[in-house]
Amino acid sequence: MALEKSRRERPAKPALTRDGIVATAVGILREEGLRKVTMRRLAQELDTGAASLYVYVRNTAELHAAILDELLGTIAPPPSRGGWRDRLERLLTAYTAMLLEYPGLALSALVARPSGENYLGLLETLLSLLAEGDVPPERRAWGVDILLQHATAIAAEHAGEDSPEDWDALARAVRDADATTHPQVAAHAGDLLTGQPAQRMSWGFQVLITGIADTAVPPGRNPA
Amino acid sequence: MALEKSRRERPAKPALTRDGIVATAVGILREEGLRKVTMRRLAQELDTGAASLYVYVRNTAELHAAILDELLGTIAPPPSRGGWRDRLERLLTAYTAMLLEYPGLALSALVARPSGENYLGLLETLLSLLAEGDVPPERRAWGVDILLQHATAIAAEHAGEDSPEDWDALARAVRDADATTHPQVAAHAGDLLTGQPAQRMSWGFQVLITGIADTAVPPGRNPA
DNA sequence: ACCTGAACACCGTTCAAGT
DNA sequence: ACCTGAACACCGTTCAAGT
Repeated sequence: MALEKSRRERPAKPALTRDGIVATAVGILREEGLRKVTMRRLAQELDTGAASLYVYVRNTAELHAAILDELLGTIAPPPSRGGWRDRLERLLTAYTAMLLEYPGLALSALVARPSGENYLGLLETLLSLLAEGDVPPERRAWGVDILLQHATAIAAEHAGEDSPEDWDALARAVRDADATTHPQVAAHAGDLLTGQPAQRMSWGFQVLITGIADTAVPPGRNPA
Repeated sequence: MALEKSRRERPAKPALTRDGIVATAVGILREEGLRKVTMRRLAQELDTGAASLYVYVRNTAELHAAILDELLGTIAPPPSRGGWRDRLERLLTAYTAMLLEYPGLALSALVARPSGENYLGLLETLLSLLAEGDVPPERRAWGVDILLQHATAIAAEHAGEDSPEDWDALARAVRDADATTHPQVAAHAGDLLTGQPAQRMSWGFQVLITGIADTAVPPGRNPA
């Protein structure tokens, strides 16, 4: 009887597995945001105690990295036609767009890089595109690092957007900048504050791609 | 008598001010790191209750932004001799080095930009340097944004370095990458993982500066 | 080996009540 | 207006004890 009652309340408590934990975490993320993806909340969802999760996950940072790798698997691969620069920009845009859906995640990605299968696949694709563009080999690895870091930082910047008081404060400070003490800020106030986010993002990727293609890496980097 | 006793225990409780709060916060930051700079800990240091701080500071994010602006004042100005690229790179390096002393702060800077006097001064100097380099005006504002974001992201990446398990995991994943499924990752494993941090940082700034100088912004950005 | 409850050591923020 | 104590609603992580 007790059994029947518990059957009706919950669809049979599934065994804990790392994959199940991560999948449940992604679910909470999608519905309630990263802030709610806590060990305690997750345990509650899985009908267990928070302590039990530590058998499968080292800590919160590792959990977040696992979530990110999971979501990396949802990024559409870049089109196979078109120039390498364009395809590279599209892939980076897709990566950024995914992170922008869950901005807190970008902060985690900056601090604790994922290392799962999907992340490795993303590295592979990025390196291939740079190779296709005849970017010298030494610049590809460092270039991928910069590209991903930039894309991640763009998304991370939106992590605090629930309460944009600080951006308002910056906008006010820039607008009210004294043209005598801060002539450059005053002169550029318009461009500092405006611009379609998509245009700025696109320009940023182009800046990086051009810079990577045109800037030599210092010699003797890898003494071993 | 009670008065004398309290005199001996504490050097007269100073009146609360916003500046005093921020100064005390910087002190805790320097001695114990950003994680200890909490409203409660700060209140304890100031011999009051956490609730009292909310008269002077909107929330924790704003407090962190104020701390950062304070520290921005400690960055040495760039040398007045030398090429603009070199001076620009030095200033950005100094900014990054400061953030690297308190890596958690870089994360805050990414999310909640400061808007104080020192931040405005930094913007002013960066814009001037780009102007000196004859970077077209429209690219200066967006360029400064990218440069600061990149420098901040570099520092933010080190915020989790107390427990570098995730980096170890990434290093292992890259080293063990299957050369059949991930040929590019396998081929570039060395450069993906190595390189003097200072060299990578310098190269990154050069990439950005070159890219900014050589990449046109889209037309009609600012319809108003 | 896996799972648990309870405990430890904290958080940010709000609010009624005081001065 | 400023300050406070207490409360509300949470956290991550560890650990002894169970199975």
